[in-house]
Parts: sequence; structure tokens; C-alpha cells
Amino acid sequence: MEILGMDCEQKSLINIELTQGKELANQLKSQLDQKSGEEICEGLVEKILSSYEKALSMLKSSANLLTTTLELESPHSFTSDSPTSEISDQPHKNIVFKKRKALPRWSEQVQVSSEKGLEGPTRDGYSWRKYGQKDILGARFPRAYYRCTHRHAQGCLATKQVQKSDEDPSILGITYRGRHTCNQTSHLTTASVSLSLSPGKKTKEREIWQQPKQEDGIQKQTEEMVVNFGTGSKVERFPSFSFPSTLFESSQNVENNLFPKNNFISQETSESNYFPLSQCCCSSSHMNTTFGSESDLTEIWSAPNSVTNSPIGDLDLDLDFSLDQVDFDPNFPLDILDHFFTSLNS
DNA sequence: ATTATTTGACCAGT
DNA sequence: ACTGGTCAAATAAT
Repeated sequence: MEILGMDCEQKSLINIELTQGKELANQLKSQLDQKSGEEICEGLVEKILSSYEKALSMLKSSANLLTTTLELESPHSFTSDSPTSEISDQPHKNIVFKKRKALPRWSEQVQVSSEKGLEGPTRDGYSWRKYGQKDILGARFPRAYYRCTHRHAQGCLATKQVQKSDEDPSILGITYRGRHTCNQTSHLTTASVSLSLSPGKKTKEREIWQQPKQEDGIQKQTEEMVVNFGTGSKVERFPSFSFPSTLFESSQNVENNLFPKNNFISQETSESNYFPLSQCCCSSSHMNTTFGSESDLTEIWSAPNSVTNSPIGDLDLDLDFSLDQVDFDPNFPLDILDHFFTSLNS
């Protein structure tokens, strides 16, 4: 398959850098196992960082090309999308309107579980605040609207909609819009740890949005959602965020110290990663095998139209992949590395 | 007191 | 006029 905006040479270079990174990480792993000297480990870490930085740099340049390509395409939504002002509480509505249109949007479906005590809608790594609920024409269940808790504090425009599937009430349709620009202390790592250690405080939200419009008495469910932290079964998730197996293996030592043994970071996903680049990747043929049906793929679209608003800008983020700060930015599109590996090795 | 949720009203797009 | 999305006052929870 062909990756947009990336020629063979670039692919090759990235492949080399990432492979080298993997090798070095493996070396580091064995050194750590042998409890080798600090200098050796530090040297390896430096090399690993260097490799990944180079690869990321290359990915970034090609990702920018991808953005441009996306912008040229006319956006299409497969969910109703009336472009009303998302943030009409802000002063300049005329400006905001454009921004609203620009917000990337994607959907995922997750299956709820009746056993585990995890609140799905609030447990995707971000803190959300419900700001509305609406009965949707033709839908059996109401749609709940959430926005980032830090909207006002940090101007984070991320929102999401949660709605039960008509066909299967155990499946939730979640539509995310906009990416998080806030600094959430409770992203991936924190949120996940809290998941594994304690159920955390419960909110009433799920009790509400899970109710069907017609009271049939049967729908009084106590089920709670699991976003596939190893306990629930994710039906579909677009785009899924997966630690590249290579990268993940490489940093296993580190991860083991950070995450519970029953690693909730499965190969599938551990965190919502709303990275439109991976949506770009979804349009590639090879993604079909990864992400299920084509109809579902078409649910995703994004139309970032500004650099600041474009999640591609995320590649500007520092990949603080150091051992003393292995705190993955949840917005970092690690899945694209996986995708690239897939493509490179095919 | 502070923060979160509920819910009817409002608004923009179609 | 209808619909989906958001606001914001009232209410509930902490």
C-alpha cells in the first residue's frame, strides 16, 4: 500500500529508525534485566530517543501533507451534522462557526458490560461534563452531550456524544468532536491507574442516558461500560489507539513499572486517540482488515483546516519518551506508527 | 460552597 | 417547521 505524501525513501528511513529504536530498546531491556550499569542504560536511552525523534520528524512532515490532502476533500458526515455553533457561549460567533466546521469528528462503538464497575463515558481518559441530552428522531435512546471539563479553564473544545445503539442497547455509539487541547492530569496513565485501583466516584450520567425513551421497565439497566481495558469487549473503535507492538515491547520495562500487571493497554486500545491522521489511514485499503466494515469506516471524517486547530499539529508535541517521564501524551498518534509499520512491512 | 447534572429554551441549518 | 446541538437556570451531589 501507499502512504500519502511519503516516498519510498522516507518509508525506508523511518523503518530503519524505528527498527533501530526497537533493537536498542530491546538491548536496554536486557541490560535492565541484568541490572547493568547506569551509563549503559542511559546511552541506550539516548539512542532510542534519537531514533524515535528522527522517525517522528519524518512522520511529521508526511503527516502535514496528509492534512493538506484532507482539506482538499469535501467533508462528508454520516451522522447528522447540523453545523450549529458549538461554542456559542463565546463572543465571536461568526468566527466560531468556521471553527466548529473545522473540528475533526469521528465515531466509535463500544460494547457495555454489565459486570465491571467502570463508567465508560467518563473513563476514556478524559474528564467530561455533560451539558445536554436530546431525544433523537428515530432513535430509541436519547443522545447525551459531553464537553471537556476544562473547556472554560483551558479553552478545550473537545466534545463527545454518547448514544445507545438502537439495535443493540449494549453497544454505545460515541462520536468525538475536536481534540483535547487541555492538560488533563487524568489522561491515559492516571485514568487507567485509577481504573485499576478503584472505581472512582460515580456519576449519575450513565443512569440517565441509558434509559430508553419509552419506559419499558426492562431497560432499567445497571450495566456499566468498559472501554476495553481488557475486561470489556470493544466492538469497534475508530480510530483505535494502539501502542505499536514494536514500540510497546521495546518499552516493556518501563511500562511494567507504570501500569498494572494485567495490562489494560491491550494491543487494541487503551485510550481514545482522536488523531485524524489515523483516520486518513483508515481510508487506506489495508485498514479495512483492521477496522472492520467499510460502512463503519465511512463514519469517520475530519476536516481540519487550520494549523492550530489541526490535530496534525500534535506532532509538534514533544514526545517525552524518557524513562523519567514516560507519560504518553494521549493525543500522540502512536497508532500511526503501527500503521506505518504495517505498510512498511507489506 | 463548589461542582456536576438535568432539562426546557434557544439557535442555526435544512 | 423541524431537528440536532448548545445554553443556562434550577437542582442535586459532594
